[in-house]
Amino acid sequence: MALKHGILGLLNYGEMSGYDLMKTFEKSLHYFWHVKTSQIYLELDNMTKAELVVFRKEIQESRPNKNIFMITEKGRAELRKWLSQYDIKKAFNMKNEFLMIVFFLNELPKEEALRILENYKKQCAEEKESLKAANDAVQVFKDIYSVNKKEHIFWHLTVKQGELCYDACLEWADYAIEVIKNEL
Amino acid sequence: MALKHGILGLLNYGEMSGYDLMKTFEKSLHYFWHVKTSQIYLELDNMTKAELVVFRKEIQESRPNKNIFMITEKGRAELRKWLSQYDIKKAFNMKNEFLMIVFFLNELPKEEALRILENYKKQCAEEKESLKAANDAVQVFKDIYSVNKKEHIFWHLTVKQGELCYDACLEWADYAIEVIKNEL
DNA sequence: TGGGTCATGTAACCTGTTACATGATTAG
DNA sequence: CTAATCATGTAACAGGTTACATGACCCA
Repeated sequence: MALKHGILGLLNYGEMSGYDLMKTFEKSLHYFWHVKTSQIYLELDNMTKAELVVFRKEIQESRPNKNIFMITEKGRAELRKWLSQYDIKKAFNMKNEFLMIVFFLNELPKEEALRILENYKKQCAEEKESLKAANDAVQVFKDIYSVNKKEHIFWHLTVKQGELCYDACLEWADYAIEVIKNEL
Repeated sequence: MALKHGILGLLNYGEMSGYDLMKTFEKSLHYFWHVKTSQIYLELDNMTKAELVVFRKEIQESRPNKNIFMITEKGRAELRKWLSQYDIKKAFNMKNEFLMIVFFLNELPKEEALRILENYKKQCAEEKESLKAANDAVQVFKDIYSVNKKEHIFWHLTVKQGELCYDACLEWADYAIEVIKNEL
């Protein structure tokens, strides 16, 4: 249900169209939550029916018309409930397909295994690099939405988490490559 | 499709019943892939239809009968294909609900935010602790399945990855708690 | 004139979760 | 005697992906 709550969280900053939500997701939450466009529109539908959001039509001339969504009091209550009553154990309910690959990697020849890990390492470095863009985006959003408030503190924290995790992954990849080279 | 490939990987070590698979999942792959019992039986059904596995019935006297599953050549080919042709970018297609909570945490009072992070930290420490059991399990499986082979190298690497990641998460949690205390 | 952006959606499908259902044996 | 283990499944639902579908404007 996190998509629902992500939408509520964003609409809590201000009204937006489905398209705006999609863009904002891509710019700010993208690194820890990937969404497909079509899913946002479906979810907005469900949320409208559940009265968590309401919308009004905005007629535009040289652009397609928009549906502008706003969070309701019920939606705000749902958001707060999710934030404060989230069961932290769910956070450790992982599905990590890459680790499953590693687990069974003895089935491939040594060089193949090394290639896969080098590839992983490269991708980790790229993802870490792309977090800089996320950090910049946080800065931009801070100036737009959050001049007097302190949301940006938390936005930066999420990016920081990514950085530390990618560092750990890179360290692990180096270690793994060494182990395979020496022990296999 | 990782459940399918996880099953193929385990059956590649030797024939097993659905129940055995479930147990093995819990003991060895559990920390990076949680499965529900019912899903395994459904998946074994699909895989049988797809001829990736075959099974025979084993009549038992003082126990319910078992279906013992074996990987086929087609299944083995599918396993290798998955291992070697996996697109590493998928590994970074994350869904991290906890980070989404953090992102919107300004909506809660400071003390609530701190409570949530302390809770997260505690849980990280517990999960890290439970990796020791995973490491022990690897040792046991090594002795049973892998006396002359080197699968255990990769099994240990997956656990190592978990340890390094949890360390990073703990470090981040400490940092986050400090930031919130000082800046909020 | 062609690619990117703005803007919204539908339909089919796959994956995974939850709850339900059964029933015997064995260890403490 | 009671809880855990062995052993297998079904049905309904929720969540998410993929592919399809449309169409106008703007900039280079």
